[in-house]
Amino acid sequence: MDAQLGLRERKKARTRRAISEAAIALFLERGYDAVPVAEIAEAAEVSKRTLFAYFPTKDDLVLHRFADHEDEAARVVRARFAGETPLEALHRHQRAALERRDPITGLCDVPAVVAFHRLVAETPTLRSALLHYHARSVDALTSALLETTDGVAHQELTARLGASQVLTVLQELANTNQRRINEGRSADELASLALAEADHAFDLLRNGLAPYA
Amino acid sequence: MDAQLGLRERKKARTRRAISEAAIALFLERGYDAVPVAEIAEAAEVSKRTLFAYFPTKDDLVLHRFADHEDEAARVVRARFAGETPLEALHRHQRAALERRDPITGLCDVPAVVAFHRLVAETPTLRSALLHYHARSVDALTSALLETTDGVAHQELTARLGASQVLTVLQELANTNQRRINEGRSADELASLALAEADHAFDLLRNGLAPYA
DNA sequence: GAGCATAAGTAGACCGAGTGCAGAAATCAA
DNA sequence: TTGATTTCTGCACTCGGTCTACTTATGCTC
Repeated sequence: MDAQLGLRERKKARTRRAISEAAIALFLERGYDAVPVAEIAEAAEVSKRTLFAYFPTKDDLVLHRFADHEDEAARVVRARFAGETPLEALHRHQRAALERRDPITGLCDVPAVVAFHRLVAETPTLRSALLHYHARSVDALTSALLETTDGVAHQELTARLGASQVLTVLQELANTNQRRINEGRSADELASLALAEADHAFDLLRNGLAPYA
Repeated sequence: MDAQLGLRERKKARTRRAISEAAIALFLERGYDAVPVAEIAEAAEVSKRTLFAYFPTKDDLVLHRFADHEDEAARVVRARFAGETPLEALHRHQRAALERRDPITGLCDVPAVVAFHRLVAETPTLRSALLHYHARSVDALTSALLETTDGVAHQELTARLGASQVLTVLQELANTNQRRINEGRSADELASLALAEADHAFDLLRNGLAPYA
């Protein structure tokens, strides 16, 4: 697939990777705030100006990895089986992600992934920049949900609320898993708990917040 | 109440207000990004260093106004009537806030409030900084909810999920109201719609996301 | 009310993120 | 090879935010 692209495109891709990897290596080593972008540029052998041509902000040097998942939930809803409800599809997808220890679920103890997640979790700047991606996911899922209903009362509001709630829940589940992994537990030993929690969370979404109602 | 405080305290309060008001006036006039903090300091007749002694970041010059509401939901739950569930209390409180056109509901057409909200809504920096307050609210509400249950399965997770969902919903309701106000509608003409939407949203929280389940 | 400890404020240099610009270097198409 | 076009670079600049050393104001005590 690389061979299809011109030299220019291949070089760009290589430069981009070089910058990102230099950045993350340095961040993991010394902490996000302790590494100036100038040093990253130097390590990647580009000018600071070029670095910012590839990544609009320092945050993005780390967070661009989350960009791929931005519309994942929306895609899941759109690609659901016939007769399957949006929540069922999202639930199924989340269970499958947990089973395969997908990093996005937080249930992944591969050292590189753990270190990366810890970097994000421990850096306030990154944590709050991540919320930006969350907001975009909500927008995407909102439109996917809108396509599934028709003639429901308060349709747009309902879609937005549903989208926010689902994504908030997925986020919290991931946080919970990650926290436990950070405490040193293994993904395998946590798996059944994580699955039970996911089931519980989707049950709350489906049937309401019974414990507080 | 002012007289109770020493001169020093009164002066501090006055300086704080002077800075905040200078900032917001300038922001409303020219836009958040177009006004450097140095200019605000000058307008408030303090040094830049002093400005940052009162407000830790430029964001806070605007957003400190939201700080009071940070634990509002948690307080409502703790102060609920005997026999009232947390969701009932929050619902009642939200309805009351709408009735009194509380700015926090977004259903408020007082020009100064509208302008202020528009400033926040139109400034990406402020919007994302606001999420920080949201996260703190979630923490506060989570502990309030934890106090209300005992022996529920996945208790902590449930509390966190409930808190996130409730606050997300309140946020979206406010956004919706504010958007309509920004389009020029009056609070009074929107009130019954806003109340119906609030009822609908709390119904979803109580009974689950029926349209997508 | 004089004097002193302490809190608050100031000026100015400094750091790092991010931008604007004008020109150099590389790539592509012919 | 040439010429158009993209990409990269160096450098100066702005702005948010911090550091240091110093001055000024407040409040308390005798």
